Amino acid sequence: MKKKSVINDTPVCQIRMQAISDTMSILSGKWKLHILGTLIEGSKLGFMDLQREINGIGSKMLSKELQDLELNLLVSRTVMDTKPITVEYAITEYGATLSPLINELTTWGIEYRQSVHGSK
Amino acid sequence: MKKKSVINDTPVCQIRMQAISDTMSILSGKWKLHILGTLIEGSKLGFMDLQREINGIGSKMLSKELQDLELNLLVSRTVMDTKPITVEYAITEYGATLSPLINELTTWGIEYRQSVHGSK
DNA sequence: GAAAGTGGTTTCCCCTAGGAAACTACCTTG
DNA sequence: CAAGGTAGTTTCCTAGGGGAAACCACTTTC
Repeated sequence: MKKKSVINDTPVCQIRMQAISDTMSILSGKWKLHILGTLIEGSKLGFMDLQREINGIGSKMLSKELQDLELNLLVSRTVMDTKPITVEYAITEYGATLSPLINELTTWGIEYRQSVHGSK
Repeated sequence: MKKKSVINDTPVCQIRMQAISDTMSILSGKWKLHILGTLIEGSKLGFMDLQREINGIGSKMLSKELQDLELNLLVSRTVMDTKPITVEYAITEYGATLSPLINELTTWGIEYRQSVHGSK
């Protein structure tokens, strides 16, 4: 008789696992959280502004990640009717719901640094 | 005159960005959060137990991810002196500090599902 | 002594995430 | 008309993440 899954073999856990995968998939990649974090801090930034704010990102990646985030309604893209045409990227209301998550991520990371540093 | 970073060019933001990178790097990969989540739910599981609980993971990945997590002191590995030698994996006290983060991840993912489903 | 269970390691192979750099296109300023 | 700013796209390349399957070692059970 084969053993089977015990803990995760309940609808509740399946849903929770699914949810984790969903969230991670939406936030996947090296840059999405940095972009979101930056847009949460300083609302309304142009493409070049973002590239300047986020150290190390190339235009290809920035462009691609912004498209992903826009598709998921986390970021809005507005083309402005200015003389040299500019684009305004901003966090959406929905994107802002990620704030608590990003804060958890941040505080845990800071405490991790301290614990590693402190134990040496 | 070149423009420079405005928002992220403060020590506080540098540290926050760093922290996000740290956390994401520790939790990177397809399986780590599933492993941690499973171990938080059902403390003390054997290798095969874990593989049964986590749908789709192969032994290579499970082994590698567990080593990573052990290195970061999030998971403990104890070889038991039983007749067929068994190994007990468990969440450490430190690993348990990830609970709030994992919960945020989960609830956000669940609400995401609902919002996508509800808007159609 | 073959099967099945413990806990993994090793090999092979594929795909994609991501970087560098060049290029497009349009507008303004010197 | 060149330089520099806007906002990207395209191409080329490679390190690595991750899957499938075989393999190892050791023990108990049938």
